[in-house]
Amino acid sequence: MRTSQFPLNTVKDTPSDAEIASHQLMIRAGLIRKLAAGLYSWLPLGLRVLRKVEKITREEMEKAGALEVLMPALQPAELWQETGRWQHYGPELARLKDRHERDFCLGPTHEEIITDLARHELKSYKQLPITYYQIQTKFRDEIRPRFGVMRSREFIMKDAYSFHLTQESLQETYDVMYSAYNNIFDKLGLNYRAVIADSGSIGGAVSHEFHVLAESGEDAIAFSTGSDYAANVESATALREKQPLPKPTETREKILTPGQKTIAEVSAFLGVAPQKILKTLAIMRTIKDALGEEREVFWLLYLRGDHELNEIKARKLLGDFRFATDDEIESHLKGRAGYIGPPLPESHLIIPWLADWSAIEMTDFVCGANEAGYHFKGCNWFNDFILFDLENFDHSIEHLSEEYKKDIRNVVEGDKSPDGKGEITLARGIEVGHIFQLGTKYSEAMKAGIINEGGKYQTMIMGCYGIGISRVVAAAIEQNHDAHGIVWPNNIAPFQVAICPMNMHKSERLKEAAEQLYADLVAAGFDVLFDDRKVRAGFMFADMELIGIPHYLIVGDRGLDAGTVEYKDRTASDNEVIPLADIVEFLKAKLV
RNA sequence: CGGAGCGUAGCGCAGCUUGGUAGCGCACUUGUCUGGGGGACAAGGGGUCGCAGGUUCAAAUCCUGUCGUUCCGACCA
Repeated sequence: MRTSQFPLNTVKDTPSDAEIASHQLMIRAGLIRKLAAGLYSWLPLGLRVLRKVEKITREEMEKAGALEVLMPALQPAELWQETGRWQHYGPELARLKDRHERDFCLGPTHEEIITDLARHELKSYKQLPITYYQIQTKFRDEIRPRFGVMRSREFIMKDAYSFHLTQESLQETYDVMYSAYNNIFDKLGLNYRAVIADSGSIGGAVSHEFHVLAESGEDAIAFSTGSDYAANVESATALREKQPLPKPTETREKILTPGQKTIAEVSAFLGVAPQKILKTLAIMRTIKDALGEEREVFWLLYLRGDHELNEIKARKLLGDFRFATDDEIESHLKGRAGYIGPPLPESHLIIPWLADWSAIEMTDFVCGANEAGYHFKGCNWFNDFILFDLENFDHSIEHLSEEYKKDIRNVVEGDKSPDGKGEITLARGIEVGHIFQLGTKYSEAMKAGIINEGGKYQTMIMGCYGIGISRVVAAAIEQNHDAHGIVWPNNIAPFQVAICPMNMHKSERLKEAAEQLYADLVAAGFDVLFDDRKVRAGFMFADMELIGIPHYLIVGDRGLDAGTVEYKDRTASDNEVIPLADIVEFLKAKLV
């Protein structure tokens, strides 16, 4: 391709609404243009990248035995009503009516559609297992679209769905997909991690996310230094070591802590490490009473001061809850927000509670005194507070019912890996893929079954496997860029090689040499961008670096006298001089 | 949905406080010079100042409404 016929549309100014590097660079390099909030057009240069990501994905899906289909983006409400998601999905489902006032939505995902397809097309166990996939535009009416195509309202996704008779068969396909995903991200040339994930609202048991590692990632992921354990922080756990607890040595003492409300403030004020301060959270938990009526109950959660509550874990144990308001804290605990702690026996307050196990193992700790401006220090659970664990006759923390000590916190750097090998470290990741074992959630609701070997009707078991194609492009940039622009991995660069002739319009023999080089490289099968614009060298280099071409060749009169061209790697600071005759072989070696 | 900004040339912005001829940089067009890291000079084209209403002799500027958009929060494959 020649730049004279392939406008680069690069811009010098950074758009004011682009916060992260990939968004800024995608605009600056002329990959995308914004149409409206969360809606982007792909320019020719950007589309070349997108297509390469699609191509790699498609190749690996085919290798994994998946069959490509294409399902409508516009979907009838009836199918969504069958699974109940028409009601449950919330406002991010883009709903609309047709001219006959019938309800439709723009598909954010295609479980309903594929399940409908499968129940009509699959009749016999002999057709199973089977995996369908598509590369389709999805819609999600995000509350706040941002970061360019990273979180947009319309995006391109590869989604695959598998159908099975048995859990074993699902596991087999899941494993095939797991390795297909590894192959895809390997080929894309990205630094990524497969992590154990929470399966979220889609449902199902086993689930892995694939994250591209990048500082700006929206997700925190935890992985072990000593094993291949990796999990989203939402579901990462730490090893709970059984070790003898230190005996209490202090007695409770009330101390004045005016204006010190947060853990950080109390820690600094008293000169006590956050690990020695109890964090007490007050929530209103929604429960169903004996009559099946829903009501809210005041509840306390205890965490170590340096730990954060993991709401997903807590909700799994407690169901739905919200944080209590200051007024609710005062009325239930007779305490003041910012100074709350476990109630003393003499308060005669019976308040249900749950602690993170690490909080229960604290001794001689600091906590709020349930009185504005005061904390306690030297606290110990059984010495000072009512734990109302009636079965626990010897009143020891070790024998406290497990019901009270659960895992409800986020892991932190330095925690022991749950497999006992190594320690947890944290990194930021961009979720670009997610695979689930769905089970029968959709097939049951939609009566998608087949006749099994025994001649009996059986509901199919499903798996689903997604890759955010357009997000991958942004993630690749987020991970691979420098001060000059994008640094594309070889396999997804819009062009592999750029030819930059110096003052070509002034030298006929240079023009001939550059044209010949271009013809040779194209013939050798490279994606080549020939910069035949009449622009100055600096301008040309700046453009090539901004759009991230990984390899470029500088053709000048100087080198031509010696029969050479200069080669520059996008990431290298110096040029290499290569004999013109060797250049095809040289590049082949670089691009394998 | 709550809070806070911003809408002026294709892009980035100034002008608004204190009402009176529509401005700057980049980009674009033409020419001359220049020619290995976004070059210089000269000339030029391009605007319903988001939209509607109001105040005024006069509104980009003041007032009201409205639409769009961005950021923070809540929410979320």
